[in-house]
Amino acid sequence: MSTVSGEAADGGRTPQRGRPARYTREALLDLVVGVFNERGYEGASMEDLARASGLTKSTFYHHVSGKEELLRMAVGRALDALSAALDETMATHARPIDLLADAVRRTTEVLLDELPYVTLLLRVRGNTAVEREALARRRAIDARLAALVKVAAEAGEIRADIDPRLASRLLFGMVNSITEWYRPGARTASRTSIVDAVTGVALTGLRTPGAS
Amino acid sequence: MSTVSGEAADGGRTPQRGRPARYTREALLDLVVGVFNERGYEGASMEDLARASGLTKSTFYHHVSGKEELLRMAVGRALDALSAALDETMATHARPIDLLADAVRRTTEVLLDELPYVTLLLRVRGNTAVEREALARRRAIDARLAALVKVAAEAGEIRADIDPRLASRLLFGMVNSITEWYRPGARTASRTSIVDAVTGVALTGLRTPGAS
DNA sequence: GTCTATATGTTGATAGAC
DNA sequence: GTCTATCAACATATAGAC
Repeated sequence: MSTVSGEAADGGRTPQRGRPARYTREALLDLVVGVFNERGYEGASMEDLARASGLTKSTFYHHVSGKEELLRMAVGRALDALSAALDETMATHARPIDLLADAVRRTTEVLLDELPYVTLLLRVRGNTAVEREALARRRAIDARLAALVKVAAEAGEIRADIDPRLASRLLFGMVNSITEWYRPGARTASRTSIVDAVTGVALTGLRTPGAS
Repeated sequence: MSTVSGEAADGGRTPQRGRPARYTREALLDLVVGVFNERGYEGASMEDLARASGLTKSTFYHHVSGKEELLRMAVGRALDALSAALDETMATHARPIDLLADAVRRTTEVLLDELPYVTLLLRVRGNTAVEREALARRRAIDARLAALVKVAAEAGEIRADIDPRLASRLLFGMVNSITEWYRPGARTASRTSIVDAVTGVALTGLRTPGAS
């Protein structure tokens, strides 16, 4: 169970006119999100999604309720992961600057581990109810992150010459921008080196320490 | 001339069934790009664009050749501005670290001054020929910026523990992320404070200098 | 320059045979 | 579970009257 095409209990007599196409719902969602990210949510048609899964459009509809529901599942997964990461950070009860660094690290890790889902989430515009709901949840997470920056600023642990809200936007804008280029498997930077680089640049900047 | 509805040389006898709608081509493009950014390029229909301009769909088509051509003009404007800013930076012949700081500053300024156009550019996916051409031009600009970072790294002026390509992506990812939230006129950070903050965070980081 | 009307294709979604 | 066939809605784009 939880597979898409069932167990062929009739002993193979079934015509199977298309490709076998036996996906778990998770594998199917992975595939769908891949197409969403390639062509954009609006630019991807149900026909595109069906073809990518090796099914006809009708068969595809037999398994999924519709395009919007697919989006809801996908962005929900991203939001849950980001939310959980932030919960874990808060549970450490560390000093403000360390809380912030931990949030940056964990958010970056979620982004790398759930890359297609977070990528899709970050591109949501707000045309439909599903999208607006996702934006609202995302704003709530951003607000929690901004609060972390604010606390660190009030503790004097980050520079006072930049507004905490602006600092938060730049910081997590940098983190989120990873979705623009990171492709796992490609010969780019490793997960660890990215996490270290983000945290490093965020806290101490690019310039060589001590250089003029 | 260069207006959209002409000079009404008949002395006002024209029926004018819709809204007056007298735009320069630039004002019309501004309006179009606004809708593109609100709904997404794929999500915005010609009907949407026409309605936003106060014209019927047909009248709108009388003035513009089609949706894709509107996109070409819009992203072309963004690409030209970014390219020109980078040319200006190179013409200063400064030290590597100062070249880099200047590129960050000028790129940020273009982003703020041409916000809707650059925002649209940064969201281009690559579904059509126009989009792929824009992506190619954008990649060329990114490569020039990455080269600046590399030179600064080789001169020992930025930290050696981060791969220059990764540093470049994080740095300009942070810069580009401004399009996600900046809204001129809203009571957010001013142009100057944003430019200063970006340059500051990029080079020296968020952490308070000298703090543990 | 603007309109109404329409041509033509594509989209999300369903009906019903096998 | 899979297919072919089809629908209603909406898309881009054009024709032609005023």
